[in-house]
Amino acid sequence: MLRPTVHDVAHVANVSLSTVDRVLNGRDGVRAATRERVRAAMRELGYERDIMAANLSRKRVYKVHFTLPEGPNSFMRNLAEEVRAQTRHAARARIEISVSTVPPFDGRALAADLRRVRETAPDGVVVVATDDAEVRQAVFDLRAAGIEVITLVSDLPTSGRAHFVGIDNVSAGRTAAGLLGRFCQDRQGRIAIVAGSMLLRDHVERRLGFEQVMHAEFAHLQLMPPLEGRDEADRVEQLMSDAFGAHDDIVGIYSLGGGNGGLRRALGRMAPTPWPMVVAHELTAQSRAALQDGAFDAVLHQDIAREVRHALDILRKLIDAAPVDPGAGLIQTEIFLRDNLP
Amino acid sequence: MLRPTVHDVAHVANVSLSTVDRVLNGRDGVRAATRERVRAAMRELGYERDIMAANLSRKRVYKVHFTLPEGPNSFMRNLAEEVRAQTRHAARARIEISVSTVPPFDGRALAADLRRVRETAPDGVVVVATDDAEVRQAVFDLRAAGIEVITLVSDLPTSGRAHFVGIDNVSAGRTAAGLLGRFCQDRQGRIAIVAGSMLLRDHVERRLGFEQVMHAEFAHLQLMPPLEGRDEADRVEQLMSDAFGAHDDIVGIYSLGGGNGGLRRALGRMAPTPWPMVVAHELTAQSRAALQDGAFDAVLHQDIAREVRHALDILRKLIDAAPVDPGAGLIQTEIFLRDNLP
DNA sequence: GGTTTTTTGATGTACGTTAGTCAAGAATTC
DNA sequence: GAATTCTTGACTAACGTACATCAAAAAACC
Repeated sequence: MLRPTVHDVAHVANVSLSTVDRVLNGRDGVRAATRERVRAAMRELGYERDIMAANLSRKRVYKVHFTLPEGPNSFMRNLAEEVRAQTRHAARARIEISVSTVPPFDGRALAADLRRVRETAPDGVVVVATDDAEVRQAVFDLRAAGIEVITLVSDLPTSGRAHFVGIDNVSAGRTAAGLLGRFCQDRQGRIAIVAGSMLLRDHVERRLGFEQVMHAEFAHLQLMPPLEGRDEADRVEQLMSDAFGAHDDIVGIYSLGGGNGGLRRALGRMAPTPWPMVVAHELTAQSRAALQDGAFDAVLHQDIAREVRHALDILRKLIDAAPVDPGAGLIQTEIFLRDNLP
Repeated sequence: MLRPTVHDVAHVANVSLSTVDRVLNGRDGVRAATRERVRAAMRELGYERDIMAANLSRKRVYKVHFTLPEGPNSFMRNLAEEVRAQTRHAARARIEISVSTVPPFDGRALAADLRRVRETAPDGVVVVATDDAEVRQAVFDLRAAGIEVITLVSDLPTSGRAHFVGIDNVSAGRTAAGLLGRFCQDRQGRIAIVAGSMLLRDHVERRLGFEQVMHAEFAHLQLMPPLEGRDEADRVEQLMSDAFGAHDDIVGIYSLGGGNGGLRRALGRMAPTPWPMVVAHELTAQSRAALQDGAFDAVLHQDIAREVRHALDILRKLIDAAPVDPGAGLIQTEIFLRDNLP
C-alpha cells in the first residue's frame, strides 16, 4: 500500500535501477523502446518521485529572489517585513531567499535590477511589477534564462511571468461598489473616488471594476472623476477638503489607494451630513482606527503574508516542474468592518 | 552557510554522532552534563533537525482520520468531497487519510465512532464536533492516548482538542450584522433570523455575534426571535412564509444556517416591498443563484478546501511536536456579493 | 567475422537522519 | 581492588533518490 519507488519501477519494467534513473532524469543512452517500457511501468504503478528524498540526495537549494519597491508606503513596508519573516521558515524547506528594493514607479530602475538579478542565476524571482515595456522585456529575458518569474500584488500580463499572486483588483473594485452602493441605496448624491496613481495597474483595475458595478447597479448615484492622491496623505486631505467644499451631497467615498490618514483628517474637519459611507483599501493602523471610530465603514484587504507564502509555494512547484493549477495565485480579497477586525 | 547537521553538532559538542542522536531522540544513557553540552551546541549552531530526512529514515507515515457528519446537507457533502480530494495530495507528504461518517446532531454516535477510531491508533484525528459531554470525553480519551485532535468547522472547547480550524463564528455573526445594519440603515422595521439548530455551537455563536452588533449599533431595527429551520429547505420556506404573513415590515433577513433554497422560494412567493436585504451563509448552488438574481445581497462563506488543508498542516506540525502558533486555525470569513463571485 | 559503438547492469557513495549492535572506557558499588 | 553498572564511541544498514564509474551485453558497422 506504500508508494512505489524506483526499485518497483525497475522490477516491473524488467530493467536495472540505473536505467530507470536514466529515464527519470532524462539522461541519454537509453533506447527508445526501453525508455517507453520504463515509462509504461511508471504509469502502471502510478509512480511519483519522492521530491523530499530527491532534494536530499541532490542537496538542492531553491534560490529565490524578491524585488520589491521601497518607499514610505506602509503597505510595501509590510510586504518587505513579511518576506523577511518568511525567510526563516523557508530555510526549512531548503529555500534561500534574497531581496532587493528599487524606487517605486520607476520601470527603468526595476528593469535594471532584474537584469542584475539574472546574473546571480536564481531558480525563481518574485517581483512587484511596474507596468512598463522595459520591465516586460526584463521578465521575458529571465524566463529565457530558465528562471521562473511570479508577479506579486501588481501583475504584468504578456510578459511571460508564470503566475500572478495577489487579489483580483477588478473584482475588488466591483466589491467596493457592491458594498458602497448598498450602503447608499436609499440616498441620493455623489460618490467620490480617491486613487493613488493611474499609472499603477492595480489602481486602474480597481477603478474599472468599481465604475462597472456603480453604473450597472447603482445608477442613482453620481460618480465623481477620480482624485489622484498619489498615496500621499497630505495631498489626499487637500483634494478631499476641496471636494467637500465644492459639493455638499457626497454620500459615499471609495479610497482605492494609500494616504487614508489624509482622508480621515478631511472627514474629521468637514464631513457633510449625513456622514458619507466610506470604503477603503488595506488594513493599516490608520484604516483600522478609522473603522473603529466609525469614520470608515469597510476596508478591503489583501493578506500579504498569505500572498508571500503562496508565491513561494507556487515557485517551488514551478521549479520542480510539478503541475500548478493555473487558477492558483488569486487570493480572495478580505473585507473588514469594525465588527470583524482581527 | 548551509544548515548545520548532526555532524556539526557532534563536532562542536565534542561527542560522537551516537550521543547526539541519543540526546536528539530522547534516548537514555546520557549523562546530564553531556546532554547539556550537546544541547548547548545545538543552540549555538541553531541546529534544526531536517524533518524530511528524518521522516525518510524512519519511514514515517502520518495516519490521520476524519470523522464527518453525513446527511443531505450540501455543506457537509462538499466537506467530504474536499477531504477525498486532499487524500491524493496528502499522500505525497506521507499522510494517510481515512474517513468515517456519522449521523448528524447525534453526540452519542459521534462519541462511539471516536472510540472506535482510537482503536486504529492514528496519529491525529480531525472531527466536526457536536457539542456534547460524551463527545468531549471521547476527545479527551484520544488525547490521553497520545492522539492529536483538531476540531473542524464546529469547535469543542475544554475537550483538550489542540486546535480549532474554521471561522470565528461570533465574528461572522457580527459581520453579518455590520453588513445588514448598514444595508438597512435608512429603513425602519424588523430583522428576521433563520437558524439551523440552536444545538450547533457555530449557529449559537453566529446568532450571539449578530445580536451583539445589532443591539449596539443598529438599535433602530427590531430583531425577531430566531426561526429554527433545521437546515431543511421546506421548513425554512414554511417559517419564512408565516413570518411574511404576520409582518409586512421585514426589512432584513439573516440566514445563518442551511436550507437557503427554502428562503429563496419564500421570498419569491411573498416578499414585502421594498425587497428585504438578505445576508446568508455558505456559498452553494442555491445561494450563488440567489446572489446572481438579486434575491440575496451578501453571503458569508468559509473556504472548506482551505480549512481541510490547514487542518492537515497543523496536525502534521503537532505530530512532529513542532511549534504551532496558537492563533493558527482561524480562517478569515469570506464575503461574497453578486459582484465578486468566483 | 571481428570491431566499434551504443545500451544496459552492477556497484558504490552520498544526502541527513534513525536505529541498532558491540566493545571500550569511565564511574559507581561493595 | 575487583565486580558491576553506566556512559560513550565506532560502526553498520536503511529510507528513496542522484550520480558516477566500470564492465558486460547487445546492437551496429565494415
